[in-house]
Amino acid sequence: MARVGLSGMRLAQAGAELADEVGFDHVTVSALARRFDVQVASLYSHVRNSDDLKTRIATVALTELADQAADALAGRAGADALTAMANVYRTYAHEHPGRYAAARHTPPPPGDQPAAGARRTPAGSALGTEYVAAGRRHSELWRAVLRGYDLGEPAQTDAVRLIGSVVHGYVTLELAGSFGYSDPPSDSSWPRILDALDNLLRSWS
Amino acid sequence: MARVGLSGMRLAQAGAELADEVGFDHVTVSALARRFDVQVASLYSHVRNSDDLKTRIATVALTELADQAADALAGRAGADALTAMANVYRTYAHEHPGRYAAARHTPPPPGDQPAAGARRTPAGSALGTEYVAAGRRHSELWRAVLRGYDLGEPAQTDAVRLIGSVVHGYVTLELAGSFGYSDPPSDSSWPRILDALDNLLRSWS
DNA sequence: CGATTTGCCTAAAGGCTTTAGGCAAATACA
DNA sequence: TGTATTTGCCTAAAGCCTTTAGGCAAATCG
Repeated sequence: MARVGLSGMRLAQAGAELADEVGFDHVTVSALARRFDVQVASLYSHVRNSDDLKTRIATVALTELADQAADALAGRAGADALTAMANVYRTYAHEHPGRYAAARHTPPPPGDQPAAGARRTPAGSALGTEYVAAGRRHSELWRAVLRGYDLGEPAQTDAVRLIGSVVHGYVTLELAGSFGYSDPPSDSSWPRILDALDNLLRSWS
Repeated sequence: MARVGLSGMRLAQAGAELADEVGFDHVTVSALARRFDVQVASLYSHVRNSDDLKTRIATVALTELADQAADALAGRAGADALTAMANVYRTYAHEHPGRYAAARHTPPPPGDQPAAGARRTPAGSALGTEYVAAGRRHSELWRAVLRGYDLGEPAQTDAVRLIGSVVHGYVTLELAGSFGYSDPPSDSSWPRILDALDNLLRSWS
């Protein structure tokens, strides 16, 4: 009975890969166990339950995405920064649809998660925290982009929400195939929309 | 053994209600059978499988939403029409989160659905079609809104995609609680964003 | 009123989740 | 290096969901 070397971290990582292959909502504790060639119950020493696993995968995705965004933003400002950051999201979603879907997975309120009282329960106490922290990083990065547009409050918050909505909405609809029924291809609308968004931000009253 | 009077239509309707109560991805054939106080297997005479049920619910939601949007659009134009239509979406999503989530459920490609060869299989052949038709209605309605802004092609398609992305993205993020971490409340960003969008459309180059 | 349709039922197989309890590999420590 | 503790992975088992097969009786149609 050799040990495979499981851990919360490895499971989240492997779960992210699995998500990209079969789709996020086909990610299951069983499927992941199969992938490690291990009994299902073994995973429950590292992961609290199915939703915990999904939240971990979400955190992995959100963190990766923030890392890439931070890289892309280095040395850029204004429209340049805006399109770079937006493209990071879109490209990531296209290359890792499962992970991107995972990033949208909101963990249930703490009350719904069973308390960590069992014999050997995985850490996870800081899990929701970690997820929230990754989310906060994203909005900080968007705020950094907006620094190039000179907006006060509450305009800046409004703008962050607008850009976030556009990028998230576009990518989601595009991935769902909603843009496939009309011409031109969605590839060509995207840069024009970013351009329009840049104009809008520059003249935000 | 009295008959309850099931049908694909009633199941979709009841499924929509159930979705609003327990969340779309907790909608299950079993839960629906329970609600009708009927054996689970009975539902399979009216619904091909779990995903078929979900697609039917999605179609109900998409159709309701299009109906409401069409009503709201009557007699309105320009910014007035834009905010009215956008508000229909947002209000619907807030009042019927389960249905709204359902509307985002993309049915799998026809090949994945088992063929209708069994003894007594529910109709459903026109199901994906009905879903697509409802989707098309939505984009037609958005195009009607844009008639007030005098855009040519491909600008009009770009604009439809932009507005759709903003509305869908905003509502999704708002419902997921993503806007709950910063001030001001998302209620107050919404009208300002619609206003900005109106400006953008009026000056679309 | 008899024949046909069809709504709902019982039975059964298979998959995913989760808990309980146990053995042995890994690690820590004397 | 030998012993003690931790802990990784296992077997067993219960519960819920999905889906198919086949059957009886209520509804409907001539």
